[in-house]
Amino acid sequence: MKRIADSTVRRLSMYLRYLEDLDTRGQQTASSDELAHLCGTTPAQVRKDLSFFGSFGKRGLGYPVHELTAHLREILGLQREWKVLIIGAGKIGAALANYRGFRQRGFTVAGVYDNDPHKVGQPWGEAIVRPMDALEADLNRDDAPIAVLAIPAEGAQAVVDRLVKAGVRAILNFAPTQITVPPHVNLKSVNMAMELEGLSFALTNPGYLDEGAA
Amino acid sequence: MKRIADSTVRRLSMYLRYLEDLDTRGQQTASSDELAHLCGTTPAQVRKDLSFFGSFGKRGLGYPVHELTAHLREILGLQREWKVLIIGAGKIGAALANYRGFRQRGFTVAGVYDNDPHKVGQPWGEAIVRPMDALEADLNRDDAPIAVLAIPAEGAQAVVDRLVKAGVRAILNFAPTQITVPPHVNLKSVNMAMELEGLSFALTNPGYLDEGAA
DNA sequence: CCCTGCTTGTGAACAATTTCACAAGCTCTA
DNA sequence: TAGAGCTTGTGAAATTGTTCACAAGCAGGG
Ligand SMILES: NC(=O)c1ccc[n+]([C@@H]2O[C@H](COP(=O)([O-])OP(=O)(O)OC[C@H]3O[C@@H](n4cnc5c(N)ncnc54)[C@H](O)[C@@H]3O)[C@@H](O)[C@H]2O)c1
Ligand SMILES: NC(=O)c1ccc[n+]([C@@H]2O[C@H](COP(=O)([O-])OP(=O)(O)OC[C@H]3O[C@@H](n4cnc5c(N)ncnc54)[C@H](O)[C@@H]3O)[C@@H](O)[C@H]2O)c1
Repeated sequence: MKRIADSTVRRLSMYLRYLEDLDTRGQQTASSDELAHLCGTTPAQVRKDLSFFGSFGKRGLGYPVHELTAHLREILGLQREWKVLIIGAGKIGAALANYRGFRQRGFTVAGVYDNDPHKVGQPWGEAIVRPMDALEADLNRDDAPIAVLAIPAEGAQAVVDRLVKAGVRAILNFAPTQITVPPHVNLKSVNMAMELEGLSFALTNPGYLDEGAA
Repeated sequence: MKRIADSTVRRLSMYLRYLEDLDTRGQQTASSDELAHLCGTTPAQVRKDLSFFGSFGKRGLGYPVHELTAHLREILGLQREWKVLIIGAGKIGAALANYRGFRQRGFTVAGVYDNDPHKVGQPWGEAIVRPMDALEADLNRDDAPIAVLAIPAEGAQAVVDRLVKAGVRAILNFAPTQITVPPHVNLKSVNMAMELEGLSFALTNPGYLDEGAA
């Protein structure tokens, strides 16, 4: 089984988004060229990405939109519902909990946790903020394999260790700090300050960069 | 002038974060090995990254923490203040506007814009929400070179075109859609649904991936 | 039924990035 | 001043990711 690059998975995700659009508009087929234009990549890249998982297209015609949508959903593991735990009932946590984009893709918020006694027990969107103490018991009862970490950097590693020990195998981290996890746990970090600093670098050193793409 | 990889810039940003920590703790020097461990990379990578910009270390000793911090700040363009415009006074916009991590690095929110008449004029953190109509005039008066886009995907490209026309040369986009800009404009997109889908893929296809790093 | 036009799937070439490996250089000690 | 012990800086090698180019294959028209 070949290793799939992270960049490939991100593109699959993007293909899916645009295929869903085309599908709801009733379009039957889409060529690699059309998909590439929609997603800001190249036709060869689209074909190569898809070819890792099978032959979904018809030569001369393109890819069947509806079928390919289903295939991509399966490849990405989106046929099922994923329960998501949000750790940290702060501003970022609040934005994420209400984010429509997650629910649309089958991610449902199974619980929100915080260690601030003033927040615990408060209603929070459709949920009620739960105490950190409840974490382990809740996980046994109803295991939520994806955790979103939205707490300050200081406590982040300790909470991650606890999540891992409790059986969580995927973590999306928003705290701006380096987190380490054992090899069987999947970790992704989003660091917004880093993105802004990338822009600062590009503006400051125009000579070092070529394109304005992203 | 050599092209600097995006991944290199991201790591520089991380080195800076940890060097600042070491500096406030009074540590004089740091070896590439120490930095690598802190940042989750390799010593060779640290040295190669830094070597693109000069020779900052002393053989046998390591890098002078305080000096290197200053160098990195300069390389990343962080000695100055960057004005940031937030477009979209919604949940994500609110979280970002109050994000301490931005101000710490010299990014200050110069204005928040929205097209919802109910939001325009309302106080919003320390600012007051301004109407989109005011954008062009405000930019002439006090040009803010970085814009953060926190509005729904539908209107995003149109607003970007308007920002570009008004002279904005760097955009951080949170709308989950493909945006195109002319070559002289720097665009970065953060797509959280894509990150979660990456985790879903990793959980679904454990055979395709090796490591749990990020 | 065959020919034309188009588009896929994919090995091979190419490009970018990371890792390796080691000479060069600094500091400290005797 | 010479030698030991570290650690940097950097070409070269290895690895990873992207682009090219074209044979193979399908559809529709004459
Ligand atoms: N606000 C943003 O735009 C933004 C952007 C990028 C990253 N971040 C990062 O996301 C994290 C959260 O940011 P925020 O703005 O939502 O902060 P916040 O202060 O609004 O919320 C943090 C919440 O986490 C809770 N908390 C703290 N320690 C905890 C622990 N050990 N266990 C459980 N809960 C704990 C606090 O009680 C609080 O409710 C921070 O690391 C921040 O750097 C924020
Ligand atoms: N909430 C999240 O966690 C989250 C996460 C990732 C991405 N996003 C994306 O960020 C964007 C904003 O999300 P949100 O949750 O803050 O939504 P929101 O509905 O809370 O806020 C959007 C704001 O943008 C304003 N707006 C809409 N169209 C506009 C236009 N043309 N010009 C100016 N203002 C306009 C609206 O009036 C509203 O105030 C969306 O594209 C969303 O998909 C949100």
